[in-house]
Amino acid sequence: MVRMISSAIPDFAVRLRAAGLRPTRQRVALARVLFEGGDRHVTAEGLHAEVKATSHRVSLATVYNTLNQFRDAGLLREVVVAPGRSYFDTNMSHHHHFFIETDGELHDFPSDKVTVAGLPTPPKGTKLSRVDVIVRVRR
Amino acid sequence: MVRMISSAIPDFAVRLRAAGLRPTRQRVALARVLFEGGDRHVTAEGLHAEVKATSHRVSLATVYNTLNQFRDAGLLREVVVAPGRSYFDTNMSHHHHFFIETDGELHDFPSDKVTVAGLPTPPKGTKLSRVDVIVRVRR
DNA sequence: CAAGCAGATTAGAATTATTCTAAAAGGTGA
DNA sequence: TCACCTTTTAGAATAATTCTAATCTGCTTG
Repeated sequence: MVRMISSAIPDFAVRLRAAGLRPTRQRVALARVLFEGGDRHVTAEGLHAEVKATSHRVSLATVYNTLNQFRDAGLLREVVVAPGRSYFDTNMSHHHHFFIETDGELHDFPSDKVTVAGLPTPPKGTKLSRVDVIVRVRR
Repeated sequence: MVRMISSAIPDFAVRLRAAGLRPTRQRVALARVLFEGGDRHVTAEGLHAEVKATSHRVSLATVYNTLNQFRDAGLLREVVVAPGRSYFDTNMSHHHHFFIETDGELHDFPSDKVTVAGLPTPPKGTKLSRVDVIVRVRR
């Protein structure tokens, strides 16, 4: 019998290897939580709690290591909007953020319609890395 | 003899009282470092080192307390651009930031010329707090 | 498909930034 | 000056993150 390979089921091992990362059990478990389903924002603690709920044992240190590796590999983007904690965003397309200061929630919004005009030129000897627009709101 | 009161010498005690803060020795010493001279960006540790260099003894805890109080009183603005540490900006006019990621330096740029158009409306039940534009560059 | 090795994981200690605590000191109105 | 309430302080505590050193595991090779 021929086995059906559904392209609808994302193969995280392949995806990790493509990013130059060995597909270990914990990295695959974390990738599953992060990348199946839509775009998300996680903190290290939050992701750790979530992966534990899937009955995979992953240490908090590994969650931190993995988040940093995923970010370095271009699978995640780190977002710093509040003192003390980092958020990691699975949406790698060009976009900006709403930050609800009163409850620490972060939401994407597409940059399609957003225009930032009149920015000064970067200081000499520097090259542009990216432009972040953070819309801070309160409840 | 009539004493001359020069308006060119900023009276930090008065300024603090106007902001609802008692002008204690350490608050005045910190205000002097922060507000005499042009706009600046400081971290708690950096400010602590600077004030010690003026031969005033101010504990690190007081530096933290004071930065938070000054921020709450509208004398400073907190800027969060990098994980782990907060910057405090003495420039309270409307402006944005360059952040030189490679060496952690922060620079203002005026928002006169900058236009941010096409922002989506804030989520229901929230009101706009402010819009930050951070231009990240690397050496 | 066993062996070996480089890379990954882990628990717990360490580090860093910041806040808290409780006691001592200081600013201020009467 | 006194009394009172606020501030300051040293050091302990907390929170987020990184480090360490030992153990484990993918993966390549024979």
